Amino acid sequence: MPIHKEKPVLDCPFRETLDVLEGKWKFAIIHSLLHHGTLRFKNLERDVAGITSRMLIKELKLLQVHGIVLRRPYPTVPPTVEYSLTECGRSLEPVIEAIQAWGVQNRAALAAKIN
Amino acid sequence: MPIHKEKPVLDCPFRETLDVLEGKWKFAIIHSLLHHGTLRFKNLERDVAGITSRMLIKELKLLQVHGIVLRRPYPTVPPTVEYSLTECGRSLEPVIEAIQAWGVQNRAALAAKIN
DNA sequence: TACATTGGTGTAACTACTTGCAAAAGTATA
DNA sequence: TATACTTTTGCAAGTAGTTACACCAATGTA
Repeated sequence: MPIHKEKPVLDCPFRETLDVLEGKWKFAIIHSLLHHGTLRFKNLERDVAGITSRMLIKELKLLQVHGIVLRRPYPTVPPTVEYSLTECGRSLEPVIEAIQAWGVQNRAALAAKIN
Repeated sequence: MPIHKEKPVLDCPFRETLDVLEGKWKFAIIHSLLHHGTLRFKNLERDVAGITSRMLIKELKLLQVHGIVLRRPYPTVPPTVEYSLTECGRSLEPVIEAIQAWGVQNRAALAAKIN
């Protein structure tokens, strides 16, 4: 039986936010949904360069649980599932914009240092 | 011989930024340095709740390489090493502030969903 | 004398993340 | 008939991230 490892209670809004947005893909997914509004699963997968369906599904589920992403399935064949941001998710726009702005401003510096 | 796995070239300022800030601790470290200005290693370790010296060192090294963090050692005993943000690092303030603001605004909602 | 202090490093272990591959179902197209 | 399409899951395997623990040096304090 695995030991239950509970997260230390931090009581810090900043760290709690990071816990929700943690991982390699969440910011990129939100960025894409913010830009496109609504996307079908496959289109989202194509838009988030490098992600696998496995990971995308997993991340989307977490984001749903946290009330950031909305999932709308339709009973078609083949299946159609649309993903979009909730009101709460859209309120992350300033965060995404700030990262984007920093990236654009420091693009040259970054390019020189990443290898 | 391990296969050399190169990062796919993305040519996207947003994703490049995420690559630099990736991981569990970088935002928290930057947040702390932004708030305190300059901190000795041990004080920084105490301020970033939950981090180990091992991880802190590793992350600080990466942040130095990317020109975000500045390291200033003094020849004392026991050693004194001060860490602070560079100009470039300080320009991440809008990002940190946006995350902080979102966290404060969504605190109640987060608390209800994280377990 | 015994112990605490600081900024790290090394080793070994462990957990978490991430990937690739195959598969399902019902319709549409070649 | 064969193959593609979409969304999602399961399994196995691999890689990356993270931790714990001990240790160093030289000084200050009890």
